[in-house]
Amino acid sequence: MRVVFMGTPEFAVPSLEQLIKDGHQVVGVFAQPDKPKGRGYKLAAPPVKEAALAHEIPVFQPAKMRDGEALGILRELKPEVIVVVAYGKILPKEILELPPKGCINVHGSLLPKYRGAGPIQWAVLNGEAVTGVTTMYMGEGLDTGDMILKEETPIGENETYGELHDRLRYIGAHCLSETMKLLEAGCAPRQPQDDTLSSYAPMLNKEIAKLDFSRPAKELHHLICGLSPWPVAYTDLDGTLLKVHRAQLASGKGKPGELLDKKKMIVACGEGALEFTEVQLAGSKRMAAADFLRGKQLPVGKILGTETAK
RNA sequence: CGCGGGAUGGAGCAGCUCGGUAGCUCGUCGGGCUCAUAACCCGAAGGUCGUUGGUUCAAAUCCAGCCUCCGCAA
Repeated sequence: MRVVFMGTPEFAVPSLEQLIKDGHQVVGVFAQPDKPKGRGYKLAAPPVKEAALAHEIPVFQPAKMRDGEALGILRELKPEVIVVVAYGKILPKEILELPPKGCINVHGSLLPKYRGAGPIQWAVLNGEAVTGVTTMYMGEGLDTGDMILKEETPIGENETYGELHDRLRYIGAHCLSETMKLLEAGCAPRQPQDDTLSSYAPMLNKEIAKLDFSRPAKELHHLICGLSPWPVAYTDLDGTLLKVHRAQLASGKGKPGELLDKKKMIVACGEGALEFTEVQLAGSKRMAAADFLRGKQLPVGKILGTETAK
């Protein structure tokens, strides 16, 4: 089919490449404008743009979708269908109604749960056992359109957001591939979402990333998994920022934040204890907790998170 | 020129302020001891101290450039 693809981050790349692989005619790709990133504020191109350029597909990066310019471009491209994957912009009604076969979206959750920008993170943060991807026809509301296909996958015990994200983007690509077949054959299902079962997954902010050891270990474990590799749960060690990339549940009792072992980073929580397995001190790189302890001997009984590090 | 920290045997760190013998906690290898352990004891191997140049009798240490890793910020 003749298709225009809209997407920005890494998550969308496999879907774009799947469309190309499946022989669809991708006549244009929309991505968010390049933005200054990283140390030194260098301008960085979004991953989808890189991928599109590698396949010599024209890339468009309008700052606004509502000023008519994007609509003009799309009229010329004449797509039968527009595929949107993590584009990061709201499409106006005129664009949604432009392609004859509609606009479809790949979303990183089992809708109607976790509508919004952070579905994968929130599924992990809430300790869900199962999540997945959903394809849908785009409506005017946020991730409220009629559903086409779903694919489920279990979330591992210690699986991080990053790992789940990497798996889900390929599952998403596969689900999209199947959806496109149905769409092309004209027999794609259309199942409305049950709004009473819906939930909203907003983008993460850093405020939830601070570890509060008075909370149960289980909750903190979900927090650590859900926030890795970004923004990463943190606490402090003698006033220095200490990020916790990975952890697992452990046994032990003590005051919240107290270290319980000399050879492992086992920290007492409000309920149960947590063993940090991969940490990172400000300015240093991330490393296994065992490595960290070789150069930094921490006395048993030391309390973490007492000072306010930022 | 957004702010800042780091690079030292296989790993993680100290030493640099006040230049001159390479240190610590581990790992590895050999030996010993123990019913036993991430146990303990003895011994050994292994480092152009990121790179280039400068200052000096002498640079891991002082100075300048470069490469690279990272925290904040966005």
